[in-house]
Amino acid sequence: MNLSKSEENYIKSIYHLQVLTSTVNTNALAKLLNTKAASVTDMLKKLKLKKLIQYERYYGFKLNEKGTQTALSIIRRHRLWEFFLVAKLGFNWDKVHIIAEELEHVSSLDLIKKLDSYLGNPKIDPHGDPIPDVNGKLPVIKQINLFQLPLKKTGIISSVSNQSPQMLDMLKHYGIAIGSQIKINKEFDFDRSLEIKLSKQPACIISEQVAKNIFVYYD
Amino acid sequence: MNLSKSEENYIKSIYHLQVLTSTVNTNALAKLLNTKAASVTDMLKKLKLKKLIQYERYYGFKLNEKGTQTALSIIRRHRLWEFFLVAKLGFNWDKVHIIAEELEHVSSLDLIKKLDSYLGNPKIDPHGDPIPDVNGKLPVIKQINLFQLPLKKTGIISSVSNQSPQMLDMLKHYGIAIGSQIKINKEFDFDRSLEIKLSKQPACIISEQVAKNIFVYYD
DNA sequence: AATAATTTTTAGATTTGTCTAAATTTATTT
DNA sequence: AAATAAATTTAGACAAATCTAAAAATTATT
Repeated sequence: MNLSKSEENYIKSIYHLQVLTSTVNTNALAKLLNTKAASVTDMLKKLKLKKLIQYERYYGFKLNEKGTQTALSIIRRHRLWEFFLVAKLGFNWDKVHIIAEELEHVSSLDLIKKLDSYLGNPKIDPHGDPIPDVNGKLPVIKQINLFQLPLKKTGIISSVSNQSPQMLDMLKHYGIAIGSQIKINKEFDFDRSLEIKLSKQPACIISEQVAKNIFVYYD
Repeated sequence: MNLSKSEENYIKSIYHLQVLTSTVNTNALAKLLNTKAASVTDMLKKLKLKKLIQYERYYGFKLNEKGTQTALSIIRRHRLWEFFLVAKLGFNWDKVHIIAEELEHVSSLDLIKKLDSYLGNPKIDPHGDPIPDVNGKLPVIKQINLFQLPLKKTGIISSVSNQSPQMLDMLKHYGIAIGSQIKINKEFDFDRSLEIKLSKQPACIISEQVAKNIFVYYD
């Protein structure tokens, strides 16, 4: 199926809303897409005609199987490009979204297949979000506490449970960010502090209080 | 200046025609863009309004300075992406054009800057065409016939003048591709055949007929 | 130089995606 | 349950990019 950039953006946005609310409403989608409710209604008719959504007027709407697979393939492209921009071109993870919004609409299957293997079939994008595979399956990724990460094994920081300004300040100081690769060099039994190593940074030591709030992906 | 994909394609195509004919005519552009003459006229009015072309109706048209710089920046993006697709993703050079046609319209300056340095600031794309620099300057690259390449000196294959299937088949067999490094080990006076050496391949001998169609960059 | 052929442009439609303003349906209050 | 509010849809318009068919300008030919 050949979709326009606009159709792809609608599909993708419906998907993101659907994760939260199961059935989506017009105003929410309009707000997310920065457009007007009337425009949304117009597009919904078209997407229904293309059999990508379930839609009964005034009753809300949701992606059907075909629509969901379409959304996942767009999200796959988006997240692979984000990974590329950070891992290969050296962008900061907070700058890549806008560019990936454009790149995601280049729809060559061969391109994405080759990009994926060039990047080493990554499972997680720089924001810590999972990358759907070729078949539109979201990888199930174990999320564990930093203390559960085996010594010398690489994990990817997925989330931080304490988001206080003090904590964020400290994380920034250490260079700890979502998506960063992290390894534990040593655990000190005395106070349970950890010597950690982040890529492109010297090893450093963090306290138990900090470490227990950090979660990582590890398989 | 913010240009649509369509406007960019027109600018780029005018540039390519202009190299050959200096002043461009409507039908030629329509043919190249796979569209109708009437559509071209419509767009010409718009491009004139945006001060990208010189255009007097019925009298032909050409890019002005601003238009030329715009064209060169689009071509720069196109050729950098082609280089990326071949050098990093492992595409064959004859498959990358269509994909680069899409990627070239992603216009982030920062993206292209970083892509360029990631690729090592290449001067020549996989088809042997020069890549304009950040300032829209085309690098001057000497292109010589394989016979003019001094013995034991490395050249980079820039183009092949005979593109017949038979020739392409033979080139493929020898592993001769645009962008490959090539050295001449010996020229046999008897039939002017050449023993050549390509990187990652054993030396082999090619006939005069093949050699005279091969051009290389050498400085 | 008149006519024919070609090229280019205009006029008017069409498609896609958007909008405003008004109408309709559904949800919430009193 | 009537009135009010909110959400959604329709109707009609608009801009961008295209098209067909016809008109206008230029070029080539006899």
